[in-house]
Amino acid sequence: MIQKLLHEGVEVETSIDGYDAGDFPEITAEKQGHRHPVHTVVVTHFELARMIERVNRRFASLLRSELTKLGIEDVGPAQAMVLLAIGDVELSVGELLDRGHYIGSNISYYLKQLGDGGYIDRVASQRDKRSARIRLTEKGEQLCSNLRNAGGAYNRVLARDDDDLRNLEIAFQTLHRLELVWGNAARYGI
Amino acid sequence: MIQKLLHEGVEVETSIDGYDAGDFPEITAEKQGHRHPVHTVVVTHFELARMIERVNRRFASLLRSELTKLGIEDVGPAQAMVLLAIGDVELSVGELLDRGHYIGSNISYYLKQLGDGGYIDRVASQRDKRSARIRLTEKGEQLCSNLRNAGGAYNRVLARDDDDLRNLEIAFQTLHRLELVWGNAARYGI
DNA sequence: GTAACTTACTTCAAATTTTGAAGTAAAATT
DNA sequence: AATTTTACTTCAAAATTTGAAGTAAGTTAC
Repeated sequence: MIQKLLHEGVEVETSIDGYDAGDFPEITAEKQGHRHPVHTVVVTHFELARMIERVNRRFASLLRSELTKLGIEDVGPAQAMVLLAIGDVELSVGELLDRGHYIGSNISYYLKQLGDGGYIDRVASQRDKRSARIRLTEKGEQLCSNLRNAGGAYNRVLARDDDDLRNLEIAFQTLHRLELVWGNAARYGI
Repeated sequence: MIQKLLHEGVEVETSIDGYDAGDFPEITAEKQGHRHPVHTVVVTHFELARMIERVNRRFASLLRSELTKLGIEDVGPAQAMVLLAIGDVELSVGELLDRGHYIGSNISYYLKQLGDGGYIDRVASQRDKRSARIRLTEKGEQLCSNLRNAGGAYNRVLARDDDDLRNLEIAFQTLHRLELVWGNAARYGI
C-alpha cells in the first residue's frame, strides 16, 4: 500500500524459504547489482511485528525447555531473560528497566523471585539508599553461563559465515530502529 | 565465544546508535569492500532474543494505544494480532495456528472472544465438519483496515528509501531463519 | 530547617495471556 | 464395527503484565 512497484520488469518469487506468496501482501522484485536481495519483498510494519511475535514465542519455549533440561524449576523464561539482561555487571533497578523496557512493578516482581531463589543479590547503594544495586550471585552466574553454553550451538548454526554475521547484524540494528520508532511513537505520537 | 577476531588490524567501534559497547559482549571489526557494515558487531543468540523481546513489548503497547485511540475496548493487542493474522482470507483454525505458532487452546480462546465481539465468523466446513472456517466480519475487516491505516505512518518512517527496504527485508528473513532454527531445535533438539 | 516535590523503587490486586490436561465429535484406518 | 487420528473446544491453573497506591530517601524552595 505504501510502497508500489518500484521498477519495470517486475518478477515475483512465489516462495521464500518455506513461506508462500500468500503470506506477503506486497511483492516486488528488483534487478540491481546488489548481492543481497535477489528479490525484494516489501515488508510492512505488521508483518515484521507478527514475525517478531512468533519468533519471540519460539524463543521463550526454547528457553523454557533449556531450563527444564538444566533441572531448574524456580526460574521461568521471563526471569531467565532478566538474569541474562543483568549479565556480569552490577546495576540498579532503573538501569535494568531501561535495558528491557520493562515496567517497574514487573521487574520488582521478578527480582523478588530471583532473590528468593538465590540467583541475585541486592545491596542498597551507599550514595543513594533508595537505589538497590543488583548483581548475580554465584548461582545466578552459573545459570547464565549454562544457558550461554547451551546457546553456543545455536550461534554456530545461525552464524555459519560472514554473510550470516552481516545479516544478523543488520537484523539486530533494524530491530533496534523499530524499537526506537515504536517507542517514540508511543511516547510522542509518531 | 564462538566467533573470534577474524581479521588482523581490528578496530572497535565503541558506540552504535545509542548503545554502548557494554551491551555487546563480543565486538570485532572487519574491513572489506562491503557497503553495509562498516563495523561488524558479532551478535549472539541471546542478544537477538533480548532485542526481540523488547521490540515485541514496544509493539504490543503501541498496538494497545492504537486500539484505545480507536475507542475499542473488547480487543487487546493479542487478539488484534490474531485478526491481522487472519487477514482477508478464510482459513481453518489449524492454518491460523501455523501462522502464528500459537497453542491450540490459546487460539480457541481468542477466537471465542473475537466471535463474541462480532469480529469474526465461524462456519463449519462442508467437507470436514470438524474443521471450523474462520473469516473476518465487516466489523473485523474495518478494525484491521483502521489499524493498517494507522500503521501506514510507521511504514513511511521505517522505509524511507531502498536501503531501508533492503534492511527491513534482511531483518525479516533473518527472523524467519531464527524462527526455523529455534523451532526445529525445540522439536528435534538442535 | 522544614514543607512540598521528585525519584527509586515495592506491594498488592486485578487483568491479560499462556499453558496443559481432558473432552467431544467427525474423519480415517484397520 | 472398532480403533485411531485429527481438529478443535473447554476448563482450570499458572505465568506474566499492568496500574494504582504506598514507602522511604533525596532535592528544592522557601
